[in-house]
Amino acid sequence: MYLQLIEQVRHAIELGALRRGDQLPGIRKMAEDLVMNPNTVAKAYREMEHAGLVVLRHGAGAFIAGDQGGDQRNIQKGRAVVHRAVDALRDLGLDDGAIRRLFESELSEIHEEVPR
Amino acid sequence: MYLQLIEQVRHAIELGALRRGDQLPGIRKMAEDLVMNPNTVAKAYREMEHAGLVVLRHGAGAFIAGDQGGDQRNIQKGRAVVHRAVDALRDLGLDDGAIRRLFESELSEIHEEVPR
Amino acid sequence: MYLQLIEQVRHAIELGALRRGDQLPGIRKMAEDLVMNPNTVAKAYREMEHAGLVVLRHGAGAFIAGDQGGDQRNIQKGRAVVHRAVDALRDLGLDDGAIRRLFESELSEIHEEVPR
Amino acid sequence: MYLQLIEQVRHAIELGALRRGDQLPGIRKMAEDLVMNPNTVAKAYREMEHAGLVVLRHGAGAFIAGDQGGDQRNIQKGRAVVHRAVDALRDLGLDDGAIRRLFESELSEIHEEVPR
DNA sequence: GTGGTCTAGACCACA
DNA sequence: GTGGTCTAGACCACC
Repeated sequence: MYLQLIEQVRHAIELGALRRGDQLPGIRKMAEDLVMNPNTVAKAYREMEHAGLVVLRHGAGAFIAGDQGGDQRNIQKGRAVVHRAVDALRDLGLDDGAIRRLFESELSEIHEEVPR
Repeated sequence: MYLQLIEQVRHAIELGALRRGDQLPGIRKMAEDLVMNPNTVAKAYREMEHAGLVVLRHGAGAFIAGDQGGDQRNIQKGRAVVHRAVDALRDLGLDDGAIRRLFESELSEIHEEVPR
Repeated sequence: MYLQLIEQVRHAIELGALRRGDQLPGIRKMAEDLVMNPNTVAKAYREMEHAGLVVLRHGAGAFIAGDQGGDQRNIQKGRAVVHRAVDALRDLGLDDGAIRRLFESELSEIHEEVPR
Repeated sequence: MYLQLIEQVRHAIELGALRRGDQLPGIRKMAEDLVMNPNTVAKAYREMEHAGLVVLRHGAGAFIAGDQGGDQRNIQKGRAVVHRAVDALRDLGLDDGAIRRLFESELSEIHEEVPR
């Protein structure tokens, strides 16, 4: 669960929805919103700080630290690509489980360029 | 990890790589091939039997039970769609983490058809 | 408390009492020995892994990973220096609190070379 | 942090830098000087009064109460001992962390005189 | 109010 | 039996 939270924040940063300096909701509020235990959120925050995604200021709150959101344009383009692909897959009658399996299998493939 | 194994088998069935009646490798062999603990494989087999994917015949082995792989043609089409999409995403410079995040975010979206 | 535990392990590695590959007591055993909560020990172990001091192998245990114990001879010499200094301080009638204060004050001093 | 402040005052008294009757800076000024929150300073003052180090006179300020700084000569000698020891340790290439660990380990040792 | 640590005890994945 | 995660609730330091 704490990994999911981290991924969501990372995603939001990539999309530009969260920017450097933005304040995250406090641990307790976040925990309440996501219906999880504050300690779990705290662990996610700690790991995000460790990863340099976020800065935790004692008594003040949690703030986005990231500079790395440089490819936002490509991310937006990627979003469109993904949207079209998923639409097409759903039109083929595939459910979310099948779609996920197709993607995971594609991503875990060893993709070697065919030498000529 | 046992969940990943289940997903792989489910995927292989969808692709037609595994068909009704095919025999799965024994627990020990599978465990050795995938470098995991036999207990973990055993748990996956148990869950797959519970899900009706597989029939465990005591002393004989594990056999594919499924009939549900009906959309194999569409699955194959989907595979091509996914392959093209992932290629495009990698060309945009996105790493696997970012691609996964885009897909998960797309799949978990509430997709409402705009009524007209 | 988890910081103290980390310092102790670090110290033991420096002294050569713990070497690369040595297995640490399990989380629960350590917690029992030190009369603390297993979660606290777990946090210390996690941080030590993060710091590269230790490798945690799921289901197997915690193992010393460090290569950095190169200055062991100097550490041993330092141990002697410290021992003599503390002896002298105690002979002066100073208690542990006063000794600690003297050291902390010395360590936190800005030590600039006097330019000539 | 408030504990550190207390230790510093105690140390200053031992060194003779602060004597009976001397007035401490006000809470706000102290807080500003040390870049900490006034509440934290206030707590330190309260604890110091509780420990008999200081007398808080309402509306007038905080004054050193202590008589206990009797061993000032020995403290000064100890200061020299510590200075030489730390110099030697730094020459051995040990960083502050390692030095601290050596001292703490020495101080927490059970020091039994060998009876003859 | 914020983050940070500690306790207590549960369940899971893995060997 | 190991480490890993989650829950629940306490107290502290700091703003």
